[in-house]
Amino acid sequence: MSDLPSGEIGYLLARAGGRAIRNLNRALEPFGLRSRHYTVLAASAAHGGLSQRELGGVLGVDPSAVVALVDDLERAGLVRREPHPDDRRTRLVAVTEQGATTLAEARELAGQVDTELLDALTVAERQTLEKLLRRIAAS
Amino acid sequence: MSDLPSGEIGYLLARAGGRAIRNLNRALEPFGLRSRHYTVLAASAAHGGLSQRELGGVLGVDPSAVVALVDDLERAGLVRREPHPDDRRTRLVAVTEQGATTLAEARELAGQVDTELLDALTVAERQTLEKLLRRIAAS
DNA sequence: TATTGTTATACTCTATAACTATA
DNA sequence: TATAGTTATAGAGTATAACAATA
Repeated sequence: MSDLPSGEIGYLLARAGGRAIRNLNRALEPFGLRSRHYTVLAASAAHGGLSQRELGGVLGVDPSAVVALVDDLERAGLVRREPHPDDRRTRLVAVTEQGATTLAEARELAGQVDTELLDALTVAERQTLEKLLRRIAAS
Repeated sequence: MSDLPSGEIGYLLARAGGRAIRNLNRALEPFGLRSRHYTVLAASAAHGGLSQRELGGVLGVDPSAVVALVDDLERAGLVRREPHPDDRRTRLVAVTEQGATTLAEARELAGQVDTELLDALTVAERQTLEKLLRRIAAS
């Protein structure tokens, strides 16, 4: 039926996912950011003051990688590292005003990139896809 | 509703795809192969004698990477590089008997890995997912 | 001139181990 | 003892440019 190997869905997921992040990376180039910066920025804004460890957990990114990503974002003035009130080891990542502005613009682009990627699907199908992917992610 | 950034479907695709290939890599470890070797082997078997350039095209892998993957597979005795009858530049990748045997075993594992990954979905939902992913891939 | 395979190279991503300061 | 952040490092994946042989 197909010329793809067994384990086909995994293969299709990997290819589509790869395309998605490449497209997003290209779209974010004007900001000097890559897709992982965007996810860190977005998660920080959504949760409001996560520790770096928590960020890594939420995003599935290794803590050592989070350090570098937050370094970049902080250097760009998009986030600040703030002390944790009770634990002097942990540092909370807070989005700056500039970070919020940039995030809004980047979010717009990310939405467009997704729309392009899913061009072949109807809106209902995109919702179905998202629902199925969330179920996989949760398992 | 969710704490994931816009561009969410792309993000979900990338995460699920990453999990899929990591799982497959782990499953293929006993063979000394990684997921990309598996896809090259499977595509070579399915099409029967593709050139390396064609393999790269079908799989979305850079030609220079195909060289290294075929090197590995050839060293392991799973494929042979054969001359193209009409064009002395191109080399056709043929699966050996041992390669076919290994492929069958690996395909079994790949199927199991997919099944595990999609554990949370019904069979009908998996088919829906596959159909949607193929539509994306084709676009 | 263009194309196939190849080599070299560089950059990103991922993962691990080890260190520090705190808990 | 254990945990958060950090640094260093190594391996895999991805991408580009350049070259030789051939078309």
